[in-house]
Amino acid sequence: MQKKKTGRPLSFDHNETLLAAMHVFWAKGYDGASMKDLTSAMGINSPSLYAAFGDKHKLYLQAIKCYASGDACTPLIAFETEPDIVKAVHAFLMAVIDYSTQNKSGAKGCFLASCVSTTADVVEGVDELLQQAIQDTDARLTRRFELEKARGSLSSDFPSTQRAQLLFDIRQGYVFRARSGVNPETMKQDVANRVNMILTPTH
Amino acid sequence: MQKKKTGRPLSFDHNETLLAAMHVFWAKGYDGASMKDLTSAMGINSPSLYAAFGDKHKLYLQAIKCYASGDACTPLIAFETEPDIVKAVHAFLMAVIDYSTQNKSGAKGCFLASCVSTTADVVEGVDELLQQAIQDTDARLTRRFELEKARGSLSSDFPSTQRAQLLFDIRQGYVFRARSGVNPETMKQDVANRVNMILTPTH
DNA sequence: CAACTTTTTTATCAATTGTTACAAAATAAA
DNA sequence: TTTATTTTGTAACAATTGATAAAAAAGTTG
Repeated sequence: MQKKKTGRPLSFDHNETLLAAMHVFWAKGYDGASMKDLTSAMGINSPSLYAAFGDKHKLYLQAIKCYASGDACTPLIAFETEPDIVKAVHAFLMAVIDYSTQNKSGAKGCFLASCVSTTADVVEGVDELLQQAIQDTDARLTRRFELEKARGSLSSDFPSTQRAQLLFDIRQGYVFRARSGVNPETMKQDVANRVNMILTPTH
Repeated sequence: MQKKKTGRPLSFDHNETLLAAMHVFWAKGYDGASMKDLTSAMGINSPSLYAAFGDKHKLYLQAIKCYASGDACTPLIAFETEPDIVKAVHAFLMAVIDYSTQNKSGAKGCFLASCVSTTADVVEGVDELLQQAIQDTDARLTRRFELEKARGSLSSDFPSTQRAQLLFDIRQGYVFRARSGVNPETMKQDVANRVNMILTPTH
């Protein structure tokens, strides 16, 4: 543990600037985001950045952790909030499309899929964080399905894990299309079909 | 048209070096790939590169076109080659997994998904090429389904376009997982289930 | 062989990269 | 207010970036 000494307090919020940094990475990629881009978006100077986050690499890893652990990915929350399971899956996919096409930050796609994954082989420590994030998301989706099975709204032989992973993978497809600039309305057309497919028992 | 004058011929193959460049972009990303990385991988010096491809940006666009128009994406070929439609879909997904985890170039994921998509917003002209590639792939998958309908191996009300896009999106999920380092065997476990799901008529 | 054309090599360019000293400024505690 | 402590802003660092100029080398054509 580090001792806290007295002195001048920080003039900026740690999490707030970290999120600002994440959005820059999201939009421009790890290598594409220069320290100048980052500092100006965060509203601080380089020395402050280095004092607070270490260096660019560490800042990046912290941004990933912040995104993965927090509620930065709103579609999951929509999924877990909606009581009806059919509507929940529907809401999840619709939120994914909105989230990856009309994000307020201006960045398209998804931070993990459209930025972090690119650096998995290149930037040290990223692959582990990414795998953890995938595993966590799969688990959150699975948990909800299991809950519905216990509740009786899904048949007892419903393959929760398989369908959770399928749902997640379909998500990646939307995110990929969104990043490339595909119209959101176009993507929303067959959401209902896919919801049906995901929730239908095997035959 | 340009006049061809006599003189010393090129000491390297255009397409070969272009593919080498693509693999570097694939592995390191657009900004992450330095000209040094590129020239050494292509086996030529910078002036030769600039004479043959223009500059880094143009080289990148050419690499994308080369990948999209050519047969660089082997899973699609596996899909179109296999006569039996069930086996074809199966082969496609298996090939995607192998392709994105054990590529001979060493790069994981997929060039379009793990590199190009990241630069869609940033690098001029990429978004159009990417959308075209998606559209083309969707079309190729759809065409095969339509062919099978005409042949009678798929029911006449089979939603070819929807299922083609679904197949493509599932592909993105695998590619994303592959890039993050997920074990290929793990991914192959539920391929059969997904094949079944893709080919099953609506209910 | 000789003349011409193009490619390759070597070396270097200005600009930008990530990063950091240093001093001025600002707050907290005494 | 004074003192201590930390954060700022300015400026600059070495290294690397993408991109060329000019000379040397190599092949084609007559």
